[in-house]
Formats: sequence, structure tokens, C-alpha cells
Amino acid sequence: MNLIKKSLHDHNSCRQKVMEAAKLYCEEKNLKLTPVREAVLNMLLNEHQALGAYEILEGLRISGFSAQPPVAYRALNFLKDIGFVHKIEQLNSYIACYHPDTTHSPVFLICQSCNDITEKSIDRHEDEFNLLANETGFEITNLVLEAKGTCQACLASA
Amino acid sequence: MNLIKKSLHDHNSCRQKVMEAAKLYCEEKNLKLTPVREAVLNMLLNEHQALGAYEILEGLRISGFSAQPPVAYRALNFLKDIGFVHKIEQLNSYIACYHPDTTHSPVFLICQSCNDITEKSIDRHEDEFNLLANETGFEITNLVLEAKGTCQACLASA
DNA sequence: TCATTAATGTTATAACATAACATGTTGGCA
DNA sequence: TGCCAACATGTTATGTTATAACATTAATGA
Repeated sequence: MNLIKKSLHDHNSCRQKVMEAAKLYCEEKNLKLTPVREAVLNMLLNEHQALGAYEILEGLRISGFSAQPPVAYRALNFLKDIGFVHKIEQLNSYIACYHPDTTHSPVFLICQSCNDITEKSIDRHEDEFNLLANETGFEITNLVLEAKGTCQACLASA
Repeated sequence: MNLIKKSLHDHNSCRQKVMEAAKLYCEEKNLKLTPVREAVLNMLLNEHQALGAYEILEGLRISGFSAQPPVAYRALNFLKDIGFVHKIEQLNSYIACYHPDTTHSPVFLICQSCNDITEKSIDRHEDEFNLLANETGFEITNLVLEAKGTCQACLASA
């Protein structure tokens, strides 16, 4: 697994920072980061990896929340809409965003060997996709950019 | 719908061209384009849009093939592996590729209004994603590049 | 011909996701 | 305060997408 990578940053403080940012964002926009929503975001921040909706659901059950599928999906969709969670389409799973903002599009590098997911980002409005879309007059509302493959660590240890 | 777009090219000949290419490819690689596989590719080429696996399955049933889910999924995965079909991850559906080759990565523009899907392509090895992956030593085996939004025609008629 | 591999058939079930409606909670305003 | 409206949650049921596992059949080639 990706022990090296994970030790490279202070996970605890990064987690708290994002949670604070989410709270602030919701306050500003008059949205509610309710207990369920906060629990889901917290779980994803803790895991620091992609989780399926039913794993989230199991976590909610353990924490004493109602645990029918819609509960998890509603929270995930809320967090996705405000940009603090992304869906990894190729894995049907969800991951916390550690640098939410509106000027970048997330790019995910998914390692098939260690399951680690790295989030990169590219400039919105200047990237190839937007250029390509602009050429044909297509207006983008959502970009999914995902690469599956093998990460450096796994390549090295192979 | 996208009547204009569709009339812009000779759909029939393009369909046949791709089918020929698939046959040739399989011959060269010693792979078998069996009746089920050909039927699936043909269905996708005819529709000229993304179909769900269970729609494919229904088509197979009508054509007299066995119609349990694995039959459709196996054929789709075979065609995907050889690059003649792509999966649209955001729609959980499958679409024929009209210009299969190994030097480009497909990019899909998915119109939420008319459901039309446009396949574009970008240069492999020179695009931003590969550059981004290279920086970190990540080796890509599969790229998913999909944009959801509104196409020019729909924007104009809105 | 017979062993091997590839493909297909078939049953069952896993995994992912939402519709629809009931109930509770919150905040504003008459 | 009492009521309404909007939002959030609870709950049941079901829809949709996908695969595991094993049996059977077809093609290939020593």
C-alpha cells in the first residue's frame, strides 16, 4: 500500500482544514452541513481513499444514523454538488476533495495495483478539453477526467 | 434531436467501413468476431448512439441469441478491449467507435439535452493528461475523458 | 483422436442507485 | 404564538447495472 505517500503530509491537519473549509462554505452559501453530511465527509476525509456508497452507508449505520441507501446518496450528492466530494466514475465510488475550488477540473490517477487515487487538477478554461469543446460550441457543465494505470511506487516495486 | 448532424455523413458507408475494419483487425490478431460479437457491434453501429447493456441484450434476444446478461457483457468487453467500443462511464452505456486506432484517446461530449454523443480525440503521448501523469511517473493504461453539457444545436434552439 | 483452449449457455446473486411517499425540523412572518 | 413553506430525513420498495461460478459446446492443433 501507499504508506510512503500518506506519511508525506500531515493528514490530520489537512483533514481538519478541509472540514473547516466546508463549514465556512456552507455558512456563506446558507447551506446546511447537517450531521449526516458532516459524518459522510468526515468518513471520506479519514479514509483518504475512494469509498462505495454502501461502505459509507455501513459507516453511517455504525455511527447510529439511519442507514437506508437514500441517506448515503443524498449526502454524497450534496457534497458532490458543493465540490467537496467527487465521484470516481470508473469505480462507482466517492472521494473527498482536498483542494476544492471552481477554477480547476479534477483529474484522477487511479492505481490498479495499490488502489491509491491521486487527485491532480488542470486549469479550467485553458485546458485542451475546454478548447476542444469550444471549437464545436459545446458548453461543458461537468468534466470527468480519469486515468487508470500503475503508480510510480508500484512500478518501482514490480 | 440531432437530425442535421446525422445527415451530414453517409451513415451506411461509415458503418460498413468500421465493420470491415473490425473483421480485418480480428483476422490479423487471430481473434474471433463471432456472431454474438458481430451482432452487438452491428447494433451499436446502427444506433449511432450509446446503448445500455440491457438494451443490447434485448436486441440479442430479438435476433435469437441467448439473452442472459453475461452474453452481452462478454461481447461488449471483447469489443471494448479491441477498441471498437467505448464505455461512457457517466451513462453506464456503450458506444461504437468510428475511428479506432491506438494513437488517440477518445474524448466524449455528452449533450444532456438531446442525448447526442460526439466523439473527439486527442493525441496520445502529447496531451496534458499524459504529461501530468508522466510528471509523477504514473503509467496510464486507460483514459476516461468525458464532458457533460449542452451541444451547440441545443444551445442555439434554447 | 483426444487434449487444450476459447467461447457460450445458464443460474444465481452482487453491487449500485433512485422513485415515491411519510415524517420531522427550521425559520420566517402574520 | 401559531401557521406555513421549505428543507431535510426516514422508510419501503424497486429499478438498474454487473459479475461469480459452473456446465456445455466449438475450434485448434499435436
